[in-house]
Amino acid sequence: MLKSDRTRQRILNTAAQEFRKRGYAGTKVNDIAFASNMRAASIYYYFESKDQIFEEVLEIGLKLVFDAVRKAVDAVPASSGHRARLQAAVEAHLRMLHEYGDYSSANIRNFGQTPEEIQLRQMEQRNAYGEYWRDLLAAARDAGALQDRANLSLLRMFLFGAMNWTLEWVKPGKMNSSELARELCRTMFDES
Amino acid sequence: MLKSDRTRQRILNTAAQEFRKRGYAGTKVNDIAFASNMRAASIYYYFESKDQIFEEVLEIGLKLVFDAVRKAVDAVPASSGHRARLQAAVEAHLRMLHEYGDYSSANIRNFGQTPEEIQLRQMEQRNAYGEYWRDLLAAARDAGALQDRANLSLLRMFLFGAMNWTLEWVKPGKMNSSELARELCRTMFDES
DNA sequence: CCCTAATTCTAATTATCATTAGAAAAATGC
DNA sequence: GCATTTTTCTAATGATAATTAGAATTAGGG
Repeated sequence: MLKSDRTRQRILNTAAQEFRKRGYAGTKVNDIAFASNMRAASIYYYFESKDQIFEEVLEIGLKLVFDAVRKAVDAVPASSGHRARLQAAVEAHLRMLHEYGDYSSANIRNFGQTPEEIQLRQMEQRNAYGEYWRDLLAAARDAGALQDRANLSLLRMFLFGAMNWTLEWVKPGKMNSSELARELCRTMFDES
Repeated sequence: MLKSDRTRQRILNTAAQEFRKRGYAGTKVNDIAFASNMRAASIYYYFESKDQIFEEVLEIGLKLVFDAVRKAVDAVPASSGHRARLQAAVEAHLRMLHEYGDYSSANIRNFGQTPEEIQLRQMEQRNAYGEYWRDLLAAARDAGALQDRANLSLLRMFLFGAMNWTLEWVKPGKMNSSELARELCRTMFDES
């Protein structure tokens, strides 16, 4: 029962890579197959359709990040304060974004071009992640760790943009997520 | 000689819309045609290929923004200082991004999934735009308008990310570019 | 109105693609 | 080794797409 799971995972990995590089419609089942060392028909032993693969890649792309961020935040000692929690969250988000760059990028790049039906199913997770950050930032502000700002949700959107955009310019392997996180937090959170 | 130009423009507009919504490979010449009130074959009276349309859309998407930003910066009175120049640039970038959202978004969303040949031709403009901002920021820092930062090019990338990401969350028509620009500049440039 | 050039259309053509059917071949347990 | 299950393959099938050829239509100037 293990070989099968590993093959399935291998297909997902190469699929994520292809979706990142070529987009939803530009990725051919045949490409995924050959990059996974098999023929197109064999893919259908593991997945019902190209859409199913795509949706699973999207899902993984978000879940990996969300889980890691939650875990990183929970690992910050309570004594460290909200500013440290924020920075841990940013660091984890960035780290996962690049450690699983094909999944995250497949998600971020293609979400807006996904068939609506799939988009709707993904929305639940997306919103949950957004709310997680909203709460994180609100808690920080309420604790005085952020200078009072007119609009916290703007800050959150700017932050998402800055973080997600790193996928488009940071060279693969050149990622130093903690340094990047430190600098980004300094830019966006400190007005001392 | 005018009808023809207007039709060509109409095709480009609908093409930008389709490319934004469905991506490079997901956009069918037939879709562009019907959304432009014609049959697919007629498109080829105006363009040599789907690729040519796509490339032109990308080009327009960048040029509109670049030109507007340059113009906006040039219009800032010299007496206003570098901080005002920066904010004018941000405001113009955001304004064009949303005023011509289909073109900008087609560019930003699909660039990473564009055939390499096209990507390479676009790189020249892209790099020029990047350098324009690099100079703008460097001048501001040298003039003391930005607190000395470890890394100006990080700041620039964070800024691009925050600005470009607005295309993914600002509701169409709900854009208030000057307010958004003010808030973004406050977040990223002020450490007073 | 007529001639010419500009514009758009219908009908191929040729390729590519997702998916299925069903046969081969590997692996597993006995 | 053999029987069974799992995995992969070859070979269709049926759709859909980009592009072309060439005919039909439209528009403007005389």
